[in-house]
Amino acid sequence: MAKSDPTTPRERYRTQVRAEVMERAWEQIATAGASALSLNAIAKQMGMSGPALYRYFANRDELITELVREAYRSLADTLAAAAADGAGLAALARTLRTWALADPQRYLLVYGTPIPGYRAPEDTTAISREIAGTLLDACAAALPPNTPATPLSTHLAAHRTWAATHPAPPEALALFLTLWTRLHGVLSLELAGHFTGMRFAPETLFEAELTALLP
Amino acid sequence: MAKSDPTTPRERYRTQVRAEVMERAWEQIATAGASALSLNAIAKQMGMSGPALYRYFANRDELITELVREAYRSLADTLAAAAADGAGLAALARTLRTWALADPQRYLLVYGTPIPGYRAPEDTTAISREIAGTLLDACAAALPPNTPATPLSTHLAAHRTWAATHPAPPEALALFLTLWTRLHGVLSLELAGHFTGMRFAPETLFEAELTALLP
DNA sequence: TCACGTTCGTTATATGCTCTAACTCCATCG
DNA sequence: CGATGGAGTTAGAGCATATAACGAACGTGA
Repeated sequence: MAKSDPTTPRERYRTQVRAEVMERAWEQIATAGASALSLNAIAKQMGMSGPALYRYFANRDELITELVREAYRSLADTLAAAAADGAGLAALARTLRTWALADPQRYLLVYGTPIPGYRAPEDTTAISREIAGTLLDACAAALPPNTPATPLSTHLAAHRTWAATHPAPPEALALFLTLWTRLHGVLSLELAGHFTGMRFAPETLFEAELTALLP
Repeated sequence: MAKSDPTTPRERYRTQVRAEVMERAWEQIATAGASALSLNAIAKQMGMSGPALYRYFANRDELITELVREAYRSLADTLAAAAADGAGLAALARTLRTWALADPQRYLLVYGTPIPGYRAPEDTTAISREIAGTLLDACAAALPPNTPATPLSTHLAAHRTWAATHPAPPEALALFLTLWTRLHGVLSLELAGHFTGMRFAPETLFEAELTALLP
């Protein structure tokens, strides 16, 4: 894309190596999960010796943080692109599902079981808010007029610091939270393999949740 | 409870050591997550040297499997006890939430991100079906008469091998799946800390999901 | 053109983990 | 009472993260 940055050759080499490391890391994560990610194995795959990678990532956690950041960024961009294409709330939801199924471990890296004690850096929460913003816009647009207040929406009207800057009404916040948690419920159980024993199509359940929420 | 089994003293000692190992394992998991569980650290805590524990567990995976089994067993018993006390579907759902909040890592060990390649042993899936059975009973009982068929319920009518032995109608199966995924959606995001930034009460969302599903 | 300093990659090392092997010791059982 | 088998030990292989110290390559500036 940007072919001539004012960067030195060394910097460009550096970012390229970092990119290759992350690429291999994604492969490892896709096949063995995030907990099995090994800097050493990546280095050997790249023909380098183990400690060399510590020039590029301070430690294993920083690499994982970078992967989380990339995953968040990818999801935020995917949803934003769909929204820019005029996708409504249902289309955004299906975009989310497609994104999750394309790389289950990437979804689980972001929304799965966290490592206790791991503190997400500030900018990833910013991207998370960006994702929520895109969905919130669609929720506000999809909200039928004269939607009645519910206990949840009145509670959120009093606790909306997380959406303080967003002009959506409390009922849209309630719709967003409900949609988010329901989609995540289906997706996470599906990706975790908890449906594999029972031979039904998770997509049917996903669509049922959509039509239940967006009549 | 059963104070005089026809077991040898050696066997009783063995089961007692196993129990203590698992107790320490739960402590470790609660504070550092399942991926940080260390047989070595447990052995040192118990005043033994590392390899001693391999007399009691073939390997780390077997210990984790045993923990998963115990967690499943605990949940199944808790729900069964509540159901035996006459708890309806809403009460069972709240029982599930209480159980999950009592030990978040225990819930996530069972329903969180799985380790790719890990194959759950047969009897844990049996307990899982037992849990589903308890909830299915309550779903069948809570189902309003003349509940209309939906695309989901008709799909499940044709794909109900997982509930082949259960007499619940397809609409009850649909209710079960919907309830399960919605509750899991709220619980898993709450336990994973994805709500901590936004200062609202997850319980309100949980209750909203309950009233939306059980009018 | 050439010397200098930054950066990169190496090996060596400390530490911790899982897990196997070989050995000792003691309780239990016939 | 003695043989057996289970329990615990240390030693060690193999792999991981991570640091330290060293050598080589590279780009820059005189």
